[in-house]
Amino acid sequence: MYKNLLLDDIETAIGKAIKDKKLGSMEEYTNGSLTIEKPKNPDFGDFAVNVSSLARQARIAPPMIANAIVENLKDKDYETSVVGGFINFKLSNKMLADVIQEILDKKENYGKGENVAPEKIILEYVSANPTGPFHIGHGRWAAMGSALANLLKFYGYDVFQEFYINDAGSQIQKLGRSLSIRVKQELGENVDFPQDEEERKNYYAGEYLIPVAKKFLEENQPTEDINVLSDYAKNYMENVQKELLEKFRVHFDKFYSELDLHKSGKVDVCYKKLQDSGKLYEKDGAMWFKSSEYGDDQDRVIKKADGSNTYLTADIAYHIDKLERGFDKLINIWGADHHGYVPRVKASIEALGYDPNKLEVLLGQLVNLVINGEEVRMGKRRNMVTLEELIDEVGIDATRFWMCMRNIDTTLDFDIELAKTASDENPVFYVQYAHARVCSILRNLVKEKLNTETGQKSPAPMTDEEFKKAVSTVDYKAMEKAIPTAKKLILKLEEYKSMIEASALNRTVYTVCRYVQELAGEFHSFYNSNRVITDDRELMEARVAIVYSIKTVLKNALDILAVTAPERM
RNA sequence: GUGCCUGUAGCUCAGUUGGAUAGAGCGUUUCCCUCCGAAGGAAAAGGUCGUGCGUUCGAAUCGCAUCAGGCACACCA
Repeated sequence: MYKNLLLDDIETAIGKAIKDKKLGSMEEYTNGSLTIEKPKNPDFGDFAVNVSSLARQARIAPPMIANAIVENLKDKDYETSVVGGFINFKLSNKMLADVIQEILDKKENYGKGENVAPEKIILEYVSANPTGPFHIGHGRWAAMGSALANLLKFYGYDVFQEFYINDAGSQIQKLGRSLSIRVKQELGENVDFPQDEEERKNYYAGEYLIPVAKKFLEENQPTEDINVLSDYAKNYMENVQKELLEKFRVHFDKFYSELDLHKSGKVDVCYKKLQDSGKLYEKDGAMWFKSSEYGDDQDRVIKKADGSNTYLTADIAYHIDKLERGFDKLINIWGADHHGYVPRVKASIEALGYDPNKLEVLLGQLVNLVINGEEVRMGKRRNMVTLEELIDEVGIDATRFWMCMRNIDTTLDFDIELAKTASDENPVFYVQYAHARVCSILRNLVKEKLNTETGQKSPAPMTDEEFKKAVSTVDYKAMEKAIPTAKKLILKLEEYKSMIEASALNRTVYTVCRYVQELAGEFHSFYNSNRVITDDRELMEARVAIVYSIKTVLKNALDILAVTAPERM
């Protein structure tokens, strides 16, 4: 990408300038201390670098530094100008045409990272209890997680997606007890959940277990055995969750059961390792882990006084297991309510001799549901909108896009009414419309035209062969004609590469959403003031190549978000 | 009380890691279809970057303090 090319040129020029003693008292330059940016005012140029930060070392004025560097730029294909401490770059038409040629060549691979270190990443997200349907918050992790996985894969990493099923522990018993009540109700018994609020907390009183009870009785004899009931409910809910994830275009490579982890003995092994590390001690009849030695605010219980393990113990074992499976990076998406949990897991990783920096936890703020501009409290009891209800209401595309379009550390306001509207208030439709519009142009291009008034037919502007040629080989001379009106558009297409890189490295999915909106905006603007299909043959060919490139990039980006790119709407 | 996140235009949010005149979208106002999809475009108005100190050539960005909102502080999972 041109950012890197320019930076390389600048850095070698600085090296030369230092050698020639043109940079005052500056003796060495550390690569990476300058960044290429886009000027706020496009009149300055297409790219710029600010060298003012070198003034302290060089002890000369920024403009002198800039000029000294520019003098050492050689064999360049672009124009430069110096304003204050800025060096501005203006790309040549050839460089711009090269962008289009590159897209036509690489197609769906355009924007992939180059020379990416082949990291093996395990991405864990959603990881819900199998005790009920997903709520709207799970939808955010599902959409962001799967989009992030797509993004990291596209960039060039080896990504493994995993869902940790919290199917062990007391909440499963609670689920079984709750199903037991629903089953009895189905059998006509006059029973109900406790009215007392404290006692009620030992049950899942939601109505979603009613159909489960019905199904259970269709397939089984009535039973009082809580273990049988909890197993049944657990499997049922797991299947419900898995089906919904598939429907939502979220594909896990593995569902990792906490119960299996216990059964495998890995938790016990892990406990022993912790003991061997000398970081456990006994207090009040329980075994504690000295996590405070590794930056946690206090020590944590690993084995309770009753001899059972805590949730943390299993989770430590789980993370160690991930490391032992050979992953270089462990990325977890957790709700912000788990933020206090990060230091203790990192502490355990370090205590057991692994690099805690391999664990990267992305903490996500929660989702606010907004209906008609009013915030709807996601109360524990009523009004809990499930993810499935939301998807059915607003559609998969809109749900996915809205869940991904905000930075993970701001709480997301999900406005159902807005997400449903098919108008310019809704960014999803805005972007999809751009894609459909491009497709429409390309369709008209190779179709004979019918004049609705006279009934006369005129031949298609391009034959299929001509079209194929136009979207495979850029005619550089023709492109000269198209560039003056399409420059911003081409620069935006070029930006795709650096956007992908930045998004992948920063693990930010929302930047992809932003990009796609910006590109759609540039296209709509271009469309309104320029015609693609014209009598000027050369201009048409060049514009077809550009418009086709837009379609390609839009599609690529939407694929990452797993949002469809419709040809018609 | 302690820790984490957030505070930027009427609303929802960006701000390329400290740089040029702080930017988008929605909403408001005014324009643009004889012509490839008007589900679109062009333009205008709209700002004490929560507040106050500090760091330096330079701060929305870094530090301290402070105010406001959210979340978390289990031998639950």
